[in-house]
Amino acid sequence: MAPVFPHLFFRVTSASASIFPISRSFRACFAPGYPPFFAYPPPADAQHPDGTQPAIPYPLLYPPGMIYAFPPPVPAAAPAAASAEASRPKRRQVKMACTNCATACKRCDEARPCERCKKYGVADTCVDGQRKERKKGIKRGPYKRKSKPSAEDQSDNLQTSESGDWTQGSSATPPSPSAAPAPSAASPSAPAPPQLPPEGFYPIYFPPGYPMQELQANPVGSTPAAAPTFVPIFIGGFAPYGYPPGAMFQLPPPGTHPPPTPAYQATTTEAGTVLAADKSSEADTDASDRSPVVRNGAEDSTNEDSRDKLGSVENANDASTPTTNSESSVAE
DNA sequence: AAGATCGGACCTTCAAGAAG
DNA sequence: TTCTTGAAGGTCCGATCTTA
Repeated sequence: MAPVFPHLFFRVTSASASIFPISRSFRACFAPGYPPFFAYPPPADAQHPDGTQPAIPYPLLYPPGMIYAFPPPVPAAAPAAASAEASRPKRRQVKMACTNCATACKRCDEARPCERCKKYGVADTCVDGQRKERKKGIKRGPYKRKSKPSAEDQSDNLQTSESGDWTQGSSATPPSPSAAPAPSAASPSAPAPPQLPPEGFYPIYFPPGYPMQELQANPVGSTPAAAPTFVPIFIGGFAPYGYPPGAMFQLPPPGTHPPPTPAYQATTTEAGTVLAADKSSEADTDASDRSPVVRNGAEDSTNEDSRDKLGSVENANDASTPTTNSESSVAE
């Protein structure tokens, strides 16, 4: 059974266009003024099944373009300080930094040799350090049990917005990619409680004003028996993680989706740095446009590497090991 | 100006303790 | 047995120092 996908809007960057040549006629398919499709970013690298792939913009082969990480809804009226605090991206760490990076107190990545070591020509000494064993038998005092979070607390990130908030598809029983789209338990009068996607699945959020009803009635790739109510969208894996079996992407019917209000902001989780989303209606953008949209671990690393030199890597390893390779020898 | 160093904020992990 | 807490141990940001 084919998984259900919404109409997707792809943003084509010059970078992606250079990789995947895009014909003029194809570009014309992009809904003018419509924002690119954003997908909720994959979980932390360390938590992801493959455990190694950074959360980068996802290149698509069909059609060529990029899917960008997309922000969960932002609380409407948060105090400035609080919102600033909330919008601050959580720092993501690798499970274990290599000895070189650990010594230099610099960002590492999961790969071995890590990018930083490769960049500075010490790939041969890029190894995991030894983790100390946690002490056992430490007595702990009586802990204070916190009160359970309320239901509304738990639904912070999820659906329900009737005026201008981002909306996420949800259902009482999120479908798997191979399962038929189950009719949502939600109804206008009694919306179903928001649900987190199942393990390995990522929810899709829709921009304000997105024609949900239309989407429900005409889900791309859905079965003929698609329910008239909104079909929750959970995607199990994005490139480079791999598409769900039978996944298909399709542009919306021309003229059926008026552009939503442009005033939105894109944040990403994690790596996610809060950034102004591309408000431009142009389908084609340059590379500088791309970098601010998603700031992930890989990009972080790259940026950092550009301004940091390798720390005392020599000291962290065999002092006799020559480490004078020039940076130019490292492929960027 | 650019690279190196490192203090300390931030994050993850997991054993202890509490609750069901 | 499962859940929750909270501290140990770790990563790495960013300010400061050093060097070319």
